[in-house]
Amino acid sequence: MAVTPRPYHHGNLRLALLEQAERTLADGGELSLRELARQIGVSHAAPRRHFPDKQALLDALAEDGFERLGDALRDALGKAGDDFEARMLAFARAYAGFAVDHAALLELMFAGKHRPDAAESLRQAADRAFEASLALFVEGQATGDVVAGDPERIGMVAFGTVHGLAALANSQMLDRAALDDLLAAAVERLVLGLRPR
Amino acid sequence: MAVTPRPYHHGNLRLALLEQAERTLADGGELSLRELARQIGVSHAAPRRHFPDKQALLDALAEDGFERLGDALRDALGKAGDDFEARMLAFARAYAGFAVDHAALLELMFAGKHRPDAAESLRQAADRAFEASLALFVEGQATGDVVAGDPERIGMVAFGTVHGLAALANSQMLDRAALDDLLAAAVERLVLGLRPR
DNA sequence: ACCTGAACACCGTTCAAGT
DNA sequence: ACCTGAACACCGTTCAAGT
Repeated sequence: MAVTPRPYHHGNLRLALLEQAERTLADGGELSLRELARQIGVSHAAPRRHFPDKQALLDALAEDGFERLGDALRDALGKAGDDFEARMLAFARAYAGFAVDHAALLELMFAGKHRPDAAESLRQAADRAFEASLALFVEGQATGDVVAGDPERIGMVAFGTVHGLAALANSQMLDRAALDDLLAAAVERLVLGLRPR
Repeated sequence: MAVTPRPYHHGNLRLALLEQAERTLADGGELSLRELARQIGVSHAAPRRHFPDKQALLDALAEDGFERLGDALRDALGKAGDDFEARMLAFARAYAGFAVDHAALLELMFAGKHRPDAAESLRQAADRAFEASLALFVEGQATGDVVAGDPERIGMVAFGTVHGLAALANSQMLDRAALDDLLAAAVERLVLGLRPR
């Protein structure tokens, strides 16, 4: 049972750090660079080779989060059939599901502190996630379910509504059951409000 | 120009801590208990007599924030006249204005981490702020501007929509001008969606 | 190129002691 | 009752040095 000495080189420390960080985040723990290094088995200064500072690691986590959020949204819409309200609801549920299941990660993604000087890749990942919802309204206008107008504006209102309800749920102002109910109510009202008249 | 020695007793350390904390928050700084104590001129352990730990100070700030938010909402609605859409817009602008002007404080208020075991007074302050929006929909139902149904559900949807757009603005996904424009669009759609048919 | 280990300047929290 | 000062166990960041 001798402790096998760790090799000097760690296989892929960058990836190991990101994975360990996501695990810690999912477990509701605080992110400490030193603690991550400890769990992986490298010195506390080793992460510096891969992330110049803590914010760089947080940005990488956020970027990955936006990619996964975009995937989840596209996946949900891909399975949602043709009815506009059904597609809106699928979008809302997918967004809120991600938000509730990855509350700490979502907070990082929207932290905003690291936005003025954020990496271009992070900005792009966020835009790509948002585009998944944008497409929904372009479709809706084509099928006559949605009034004319800048789809980006309309999309942002819908995105904001769902984001807001998810944020309230993550703030414990709503329980999960109430969230699902309110999402349905919000979607119903949004669909009515967006219909051409 | 001799430095006048500080008296042993500080007049009202609790209040001084809260005020200094709000100032720091408004300036975009990080909150450090030790730094607050330093700025006020007491030892780093002195705050402990008034706040058992850092979270207790954060909770007190959040509670004060909810009270001021409620005041701002009630004030805006008091000045808003009778038209339902105008009142909705006044509410939305007042909420978003507070959110943008006190971004760091809002984050504290909705942190949620400190909610499961939060003080009852904090919960009540949050509820009271929310009630300011609730009243709007009870009115709307009385005047026939809003469909029947649980006003708390309807209120939460509206609250969530405005909260979400403000959160996106604070995440730098929207600039201030776009926020105001989107609030108006969201309110217009909400009002249409809520109308009895 | 990648990592270590010591060092620096911070934290929040605790506690015996002072007045 | 209210505050101090030293102590403890942490942080993130830096840097000379090792391989």
